[in-house]
Amino acid sequence: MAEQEGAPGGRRIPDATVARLPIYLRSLLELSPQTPTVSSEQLAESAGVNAAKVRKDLSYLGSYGTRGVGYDVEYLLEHMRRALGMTQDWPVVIVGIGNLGAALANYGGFGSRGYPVAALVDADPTVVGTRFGDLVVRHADELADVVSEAQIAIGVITTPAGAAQAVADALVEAGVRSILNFAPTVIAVPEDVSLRKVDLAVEMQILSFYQRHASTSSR
Amino acid sequence: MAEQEGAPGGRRIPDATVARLPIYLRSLLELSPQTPTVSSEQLAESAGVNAAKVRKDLSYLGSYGTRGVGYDVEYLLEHMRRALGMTQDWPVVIVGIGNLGAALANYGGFGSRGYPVAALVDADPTVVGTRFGDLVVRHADELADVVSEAQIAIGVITTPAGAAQAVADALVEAGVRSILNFAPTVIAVPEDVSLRKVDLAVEMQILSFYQRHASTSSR
DNA sequence: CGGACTTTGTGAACGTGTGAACGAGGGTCG
DNA sequence: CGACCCTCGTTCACACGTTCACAAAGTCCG
Repeated sequence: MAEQEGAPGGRRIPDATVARLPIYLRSLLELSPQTPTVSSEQLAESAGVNAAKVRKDLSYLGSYGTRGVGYDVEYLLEHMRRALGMTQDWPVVIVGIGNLGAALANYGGFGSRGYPVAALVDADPTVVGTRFGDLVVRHADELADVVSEAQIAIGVITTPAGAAQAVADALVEAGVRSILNFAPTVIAVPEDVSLRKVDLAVEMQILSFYQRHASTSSR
Repeated sequence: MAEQEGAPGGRRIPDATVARLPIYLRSLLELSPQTPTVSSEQLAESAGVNAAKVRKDLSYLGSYGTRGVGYDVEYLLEHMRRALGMTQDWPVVIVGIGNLGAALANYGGFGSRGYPVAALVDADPTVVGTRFGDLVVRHADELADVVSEAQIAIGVITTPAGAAQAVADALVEAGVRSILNFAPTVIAVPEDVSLRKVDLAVEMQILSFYQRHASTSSR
């Protein structure tokens, strides 16, 4: 059990905090050139959370605030970027070039933010060879080669549900340790691989649950 | 403060449980015609969670299991569908027909699952009028009309970040009480509106955080 | 230079979610 | 018909996350 040890702060950063850091980062970027400092109150407002939570979250990164003043925006940005690993690029492979995969491949926003789409893969021979920008879709059989050639760090699965587990296995086998799954199915990965999922059908069903049981509950 | 009161069970269903119900539902559908009954152990395996958690979650819906045997798949499916509000359709409007919005509009999977895409809206005059299947993109100014005409229950926001809050406000104003936000920004809605978000950039950053601090932590 | 004011950082209380353990209920088989 | 076995449903203890409240630490102004 190694230590996580993010920054000068030292202690382990809770999952819930990690999930909020990118939100803070975005808020900071929005007010970056204008304001030199920001208070936990302002950040909380902009990120839609409680101010105490902001302070506690930031304290895990180390103490970069000045009492009576707030946080130095640039300094905080710098450390937050480092904590989130945004000082380097993380090349991404998209596996499954259907509707969604193609949309993600065309979406330019990733590359500019440190997650360049470096490879596209599909199992369908009629799709293999298609161009997207300056990428050509490669065949799924070549996945391992593609991963090592393009130095892939993150695998994005946009295949149908049936293929997802096999793709995940292949990605893990090829050495990918971070996976983002859009396929509507549960996939299993080894302990040391990070897996996040985005499941539209599930989100819809959660929404309709709350709408049906309309009451106080939100979220 | 009204009661949620889902089913015969009666007590309030925790958020964490609600978020897992769709997963169970999917697992059940997979083994539906073949197996008449399923144990909490099997369901847990298939949904990737702990068996005790499955039993506790299902007990919130009421007690549909038979000790010594397991759960009757069809019976459980029936009640779960009812709890999730899947006995009726929930028409969806997609606001913002860019890369992602168009991909979702083309994706057929929603309609067949009770969430028909009933309207498309965009603010760009060059996009308004475009056809997707038998839908024509309407102008954002007509949002309120579109919502009432098509009986919209759920709003999906796929606009750029800058427009998201205004769109959310308009949706709420038009009476939509469930919103799924894909725009990379935090949006605020009244208490009685359900809001879920899907944020690709955030997911990526969470993955790179864990990859950078590689250790035991997964997720 | 001192006192008032602001805002951080954290300790403590609370609530929610998780996982193990176990009793109770029901089926099954001799 | 009785004993055994299986699996649910619930209870309990604990880990995690959130929020409050306040002392500590720094700035600003007279």
